[in-house]
Order: sequence, then structure tokens, then C-alpha cells
Amino acid sequence: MGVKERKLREKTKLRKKIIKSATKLFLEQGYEGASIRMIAKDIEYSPATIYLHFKDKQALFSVIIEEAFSLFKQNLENAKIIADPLSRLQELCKRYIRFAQKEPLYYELIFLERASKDQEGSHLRYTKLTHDLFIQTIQECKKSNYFLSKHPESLGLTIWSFIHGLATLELQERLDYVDPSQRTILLEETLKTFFSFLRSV
Amino acid sequence: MGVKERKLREKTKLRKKIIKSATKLFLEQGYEGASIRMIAKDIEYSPATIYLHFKDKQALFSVIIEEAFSLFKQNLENAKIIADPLSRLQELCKRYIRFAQKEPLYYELIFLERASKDQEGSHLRYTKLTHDLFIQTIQECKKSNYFLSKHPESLGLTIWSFIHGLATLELQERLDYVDPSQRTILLEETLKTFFSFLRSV
DNA sequence: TAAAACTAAAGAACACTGTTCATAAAATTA
DNA sequence: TAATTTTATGAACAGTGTTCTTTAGTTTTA
Repeated sequence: MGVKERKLREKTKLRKKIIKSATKLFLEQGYEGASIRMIAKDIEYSPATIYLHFKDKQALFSVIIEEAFSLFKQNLENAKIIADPLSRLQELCKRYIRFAQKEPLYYELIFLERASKDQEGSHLRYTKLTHDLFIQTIQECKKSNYFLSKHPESLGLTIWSFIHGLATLELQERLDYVDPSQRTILLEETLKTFFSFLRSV
Repeated sequence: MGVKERKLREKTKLRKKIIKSATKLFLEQGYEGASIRMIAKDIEYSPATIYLHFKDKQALFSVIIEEAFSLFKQNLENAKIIADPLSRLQELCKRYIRFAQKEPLYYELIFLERASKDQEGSHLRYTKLTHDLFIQTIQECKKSNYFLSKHPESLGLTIWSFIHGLATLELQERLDYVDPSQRTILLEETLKTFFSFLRSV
């Protein structure tokens, strides 16, 4: 009676095929740029078939974002190997920026794509988890006698705003008036400047 | 021989009519949401007529953004009445955030809308002008013996990244997991936290 | 004043888009 | 083999940005 199992296998296989193709196209062309028809053509099925696996374009997109975020989250959580909490906090910032630089489109899809009604929930989850990760690390800093005069919530949002802003400006090509070699230096200096603020408390 | 003049008047009148309607619709529905056909219907002309006044949708959009940015810029430059440069810098940040809160869609259109090929130029101009305004104020701070150990460029980008990040997170509804009354407090506290960093140098 | 030139506006068309639904084909069960 | 269920699709709908040809109206020239 392995029929059901095989059927399920075939179904998930096609599902994965759709996701793979959609991921590629969303990353290449953005949400609006990629079309259901393009995905269908790529996997050599009709557009209607995609709707047998996903409610609509947005639902397909959500699945991809979910995977992107778990990649992002794992990347940040790997910073836990660093013992000193202040160094760990700095490492968190560096990894954050590095992810945004290496996977600009993933970052954009997670944190910058306009939320539509039915996926608002996931967007809030992503931001809350990210914010919490910063706050948690700050609380560990406090245990080691750093930031004694600061509230974890507002300090967390301060740090996250800075990192998110810097990442966003760069990946949306808002810093392109500085030429590339100087830009790398500017970004490093900017991070250092911010870290010097953190150490001053 | 006032024929040409009248013709021109009529032409610019229709042009303004298009811009007015387009502004309303872009703000209501966003760039993708608003369509040429919707604008045409609103002003009671055919879609093709709009193309007699603007090369394409993007060109029409650019004109509107241009106006939005000059509004934004003027808003910030009004901070110049404050004599003490450090207070002026803080006022700049506050005005920046306030603009983003009061005109979230304008802010989004200027600093977050994805740049298309033929308007890349204007986007860079907006960001450069904004960045320069921060750097200029910082240089005035240095003359008054603040920030002596910092480079204006990296300090400018630090401040701007923070403000841009905070504004972006809020207006893109990424902080909605905090309830509204607490959110206002959190935002104020976050600004204070950042200002305390600035004063510590 | 009549004809010619110019210009503003529109209608229709093209090639796209997301999505739905009835129909056809294939596979499984009885 | 026949009936049933699953899977896939073609065609259609209503929408999009944009272009091009045609029409109608106005202005200039002869």
C-alpha cells in the first residue's frame, strides 16, 4: 500500500520544484517582477497547476520568506559561541550586516517588502524575534556589568535601528555616490564609530 | 498674439491636474497599486493623453517624488534657527522622524522605493543631500568642540543610519508587536538613548 | 474666406499580469 | 473492465503599461 506514500512524494517533489524555481525568480526579479506564468514556464507546467499547491502568489512567497528568515536567524545565533557578551553583541551586528550584504534580496524580502494583509503575522514574528535576540544579548551584557544605566528595550531598538538602517541604505544602493573602495572603508568606520558609543557606557 | 500663451497655460493646467490626481493615488495605493488608467479615469481623460505629458509612469512618479523631497528638505533646514550645533543636530533627528511619521508614504517613496534605471540619479541626489546635511551640522559641532575624536563622514552615516532605520521600522509597521501607547514611549526612550551616546563624546 | 498645417485627444490593439473554472486526461480503486 | 478520484490544463476574465493610428478641432498660411 505504498501508493499514497508515492503520491505524496510526487506531490512534495513538484511543490519543491515550484519553490526552487520561484525562489530563483523572486531573487532575480523581485516580488512584482516575477510572475506565476514565468515560474510555470520554468518548471514546464501550466500556471493553473501552481494554484493546486499554493493558494495564491502571496502564499508561495510567504513560504520562501519563511526559509530565508530561518537562514538569517541561524546565521545570527551562531554568534553564541563567543563568551564575552559585549563582543557577542558586536559579532551579532557584524553578522547581521554581512548577511544583508551577501543576501541583499533575502534581506529585502524579509525586512523591506511591504506587508500584505494575510502575511502581516509572519512579518511581526520576524521583527520580534530579531529584536528579542538583541535584547537578550543586552541583558547578558548587563549581568556582566555593561550598560547598567540603559533599558534593554530602548537600547535594543537603538542598536537594531542603526544596523537595519545601515544595511538598508547600502543594499538599496543609497550610498552609491561614494565610490566602492571608499564605501567599504566608510562602512567599517561607521561600525567602529557605533561600537565606540557602545563601549562608552 | 496671446494664443501660444493660452495654449501653454492650458497645457500646464492639465499637467498639474495629472500630477494632483497621481499624487493622491500614489499616496493612497503606492506605486504599483496606482494605475495610469485609474489616474485617467479620475481626471476624465483617456490613458493615452497622460503619455502626451509624461514619458511613462516612472517619469510621472519622479516628478512627484521631486516635490516630496523638497518638502522634506525644507522641513529639515528649518532647524537652522537653533544656535547650538549639538541641539541643532538633535532637532534635525527629531524633525526627520516626525516627517517620516506624518508623511510615511512620502518618506517611503523617497527613501525606500526601489530605484529604477532612469531615476537612479535622483535617488542618489536625495541621499547625498541628506547625508551632507548631517555631515555639515557635525562639522559645526566640531567647531564648538564636540565630537573631536570622530570623523564627520562616519559619524554622519552612524546618525543617519540610526534615524533612517528607526523611521523605516516604524513606518513599515515592523514595531506593531508593541502596543501603540507603549510604542510611543519606546520610540522616545530610544531617541534619548541615542542622544545620550552623542553627548558622551 | 478657403485650404493647409498642426496639434491635442482618443480608440483600439499588443503583450503582459493574477486568478478561476469547466473540461479533459490519467491513475487508482472496486 | 468500469467507476471514481486525482491531477493537470486551456480558455477566459478583468486588469496592467504602453504604442500607434485615426479623428476632431484649432491655428496659420495663401
